[in-house]
Amino acid sequence: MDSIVVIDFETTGLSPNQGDRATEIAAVLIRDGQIVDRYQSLMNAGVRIPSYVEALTGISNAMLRKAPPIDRVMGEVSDFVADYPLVAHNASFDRKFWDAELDRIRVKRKQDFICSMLLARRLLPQAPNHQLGTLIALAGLPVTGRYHRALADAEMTANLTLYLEQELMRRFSLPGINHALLGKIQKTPKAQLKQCVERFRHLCVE
DNA sequence: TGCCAGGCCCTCTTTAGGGCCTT
Repeated sequence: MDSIVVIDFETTGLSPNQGDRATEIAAVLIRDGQIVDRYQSLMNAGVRIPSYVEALTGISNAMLRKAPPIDRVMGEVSDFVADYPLVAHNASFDRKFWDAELDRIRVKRKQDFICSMLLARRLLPQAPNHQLGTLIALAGLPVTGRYHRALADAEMTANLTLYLEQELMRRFSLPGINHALLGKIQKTPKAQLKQCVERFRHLCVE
């Protein structure tokens, strides 16, 4: 099983195109089916967090005033992530901010994103919804901290991803999981999941 | 002036609309 990094951003809003900025990031390195390293930091981009987002995340403007500058944090987390494949829950959101913040420090993304929400929609269609908290409860996984804080969400997304990998291995009798297989599955219509796994079974090794 | 995300996915679809999910 190869290494992957799960990331989670907290931000001032939903869209970097509308001026929203990152306020916190966490990155969790998974190797051989276990979390082996973590990075987490608040970051100060010199912008205000709207009060409703402060209430949502528990990250206040006072906390950001004491946080390190965003350029330094993004440089550090970019080094931590290196060229490992990235995972996030609803990855289209984190990818937008990852690309926008790296662009500001003139760093280019080196890898693709895998989305745990798209995988869960395919592998856990019976879930009442596919919010992170619902899936953690459904899978019986531990709540590792406050939801909407970066490290807790990244750790829970990491545990969910490992759970989904186990589910995939069990359901299709796979000897192991390769991130390239996850990348194929997240884009495959539910009805064609079996054919997709069989087509790319050769990617999986013990 | 008023508005302001966007990618994915389902369906009463594909010349579209609307819900989900992330902060």
